[in-house]
Amino acid sequence: MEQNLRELFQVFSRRFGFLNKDCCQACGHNISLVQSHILYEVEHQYQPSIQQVAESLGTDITTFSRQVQSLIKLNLISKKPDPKDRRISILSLTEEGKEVAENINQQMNQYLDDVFSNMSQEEKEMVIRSIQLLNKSMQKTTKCCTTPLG
Amino acid sequence: MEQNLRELFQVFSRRFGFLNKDCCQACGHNISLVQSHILYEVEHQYQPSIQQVAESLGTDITTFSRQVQSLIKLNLISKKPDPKDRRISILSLTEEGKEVAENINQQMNQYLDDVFSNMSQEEKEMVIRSIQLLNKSMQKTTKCCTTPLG
DNA sequence: AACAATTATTTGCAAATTGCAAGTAATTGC
DNA sequence: GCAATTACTTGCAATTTGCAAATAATTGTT
Repeated sequence: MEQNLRELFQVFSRRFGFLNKDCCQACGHNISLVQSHILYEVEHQYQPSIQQVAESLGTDITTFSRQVQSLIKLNLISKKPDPKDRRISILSLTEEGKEVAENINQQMNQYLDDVFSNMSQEEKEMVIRSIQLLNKSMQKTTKCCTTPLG
Repeated sequence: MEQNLRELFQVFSRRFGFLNKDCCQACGHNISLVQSHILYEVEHQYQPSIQQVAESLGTDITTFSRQVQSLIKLNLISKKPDPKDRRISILSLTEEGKEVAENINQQMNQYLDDVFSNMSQEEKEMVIRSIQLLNKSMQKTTKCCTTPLG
């Protein structure tokens, strides 16, 4: 029972990574895993700048700048100057980008439902509470697990 | 409360990824995240072949072959032909590789302890049980989350 | 035993991804 | 009004990637 903590988490996050990879390939748009993460983050932040998203994802900003360019070419995200500070580019999903993100999201949730189908209702609730707890706890721990933006 | 399942997991795995990245940089050997994962996997499998580890990590085998080469140059892993089938190369950690892996492992566990320090003993136990449950459940779900080797 | 088929791994190459250094453009502070 | 800062972009040059093809060892077939 007293399994190494790290092992437990390592296995879990590896599996979740595979799921993520599968889903973004399955969505028909031939999106890379990195691109999928970008779409996710742009969708979930409020009027994010390039800098903000890059930091959230822990990517070098010059690399990220180019990733944004390629997603714009694919017509999945768009970039508009912030009217209040024209140095800043605000990112958003295009209609097509929203569709792709929604597609991925649905697949992920479907897979996750599948995973939870092996559990009782009580177990499922416990697991959800646990992940919520972990997220909160990791956010508190300033030493690690977060980027400057949290 | 009824947060999107995927969101919950996405945030968690992102955070865990940062932790992983931090740890392998902090270990003094300037190991990349990919290299850290390879060390972990080689250590945890029994006499793994190149093919096996590549599959576990979901990496293309040609790419992986080269990653192995660079880790051999760094004197962190070694490669010996399987006496029963000399096509197969069996991977193992060198003494130095073991040290690096142990170093990373300790750091990870230390960070994780830190995360758990924000919880009560009951909460901690619940979280551990939950992750164990998830791992089992993801393994059962053949549709996703695993490579051919599980 | 001979030789096609399979399996494990390695290279050639060309494309994609990365990050540092240096650049531009807009804003802030003194 | 001009130096300092901030947000972002480009020029490289190095690394990483994966497909196609090669090599080497083993297995199956006759």
